[in-house]
Amino acid sequence: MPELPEVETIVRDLARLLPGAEIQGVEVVHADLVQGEEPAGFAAGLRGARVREVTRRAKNILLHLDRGLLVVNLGMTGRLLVRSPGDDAPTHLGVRLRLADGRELDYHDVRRFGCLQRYTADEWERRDEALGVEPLSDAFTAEWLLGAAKKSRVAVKTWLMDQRRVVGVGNIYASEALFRARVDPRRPASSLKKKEAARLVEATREVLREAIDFRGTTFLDYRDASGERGEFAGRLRVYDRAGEPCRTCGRPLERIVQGGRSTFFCARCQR
DNA sequence: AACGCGCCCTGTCCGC
DNA sequence: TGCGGACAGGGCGCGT
Repeated sequence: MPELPEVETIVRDLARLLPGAEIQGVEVVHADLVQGEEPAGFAAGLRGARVREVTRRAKNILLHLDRGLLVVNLGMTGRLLVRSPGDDAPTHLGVRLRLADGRELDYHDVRRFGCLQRYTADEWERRDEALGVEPLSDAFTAEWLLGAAKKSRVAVKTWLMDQRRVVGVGNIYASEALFRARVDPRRPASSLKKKEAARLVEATREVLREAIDFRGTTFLDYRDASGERGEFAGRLRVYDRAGEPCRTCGRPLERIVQGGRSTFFCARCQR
């Protein structure tokens, strides 16, 4: 999916476009995308609601309504698009919210790994508590990382992607952050020294910030709220570059599989 | 309790 | 050209 930078890009767009808009009609095309209740209840709960603000938590898009929240997770291939009359009709439409001003907020998702769910403020608070630290917040420090990883023998790359610990870092940015930090992705999380933890924290923040500046990475499917691609793909240093030369040392980059996901790294630069 | 794996689903690409 | 297998920004639930 969209990882933190892609979700943040969408959220910033929606925060500009949606506040004040009223949801007039709800069309659930794929019922399996709606979590927590039946489509009829979901539609009834949203009809007539007004969007107050749009924020991000982890890889979730939060639409704060005048009654409760609508939380959207894009999974691997989800898109949340603001469409005006006359815009191209979407393929793989999953859920359509018709706004009172004539626009539509359309959720599409080829693989349908994403989901939409309504929450009350209290329900969301409990869900929120189960999510880990925001990597762009002040709470994400080398000291915190050392303490949190102390007892974890899992590979640091897998550790970094676990949303109960650190949120927002997915398969692309985990490889990128570890490369920038010069840390071997196979190392047990508990084996990191203080300096390495500090480098990893800084590298993670840096790559996420840069990717936000470039409006995210379009690898295959990602699009922003207007349907545009992100521009960070060309800046990736290791992801999807197996066999190509390391931009630092020239050695061919490796691809391995960790937890069923591809990891890309330089066996010389990352120790 | 922590960890690894399989699964959800569709589309694309590659090798035979 | 056709077909099977691998793979694709995620996350959950299961077993051990």
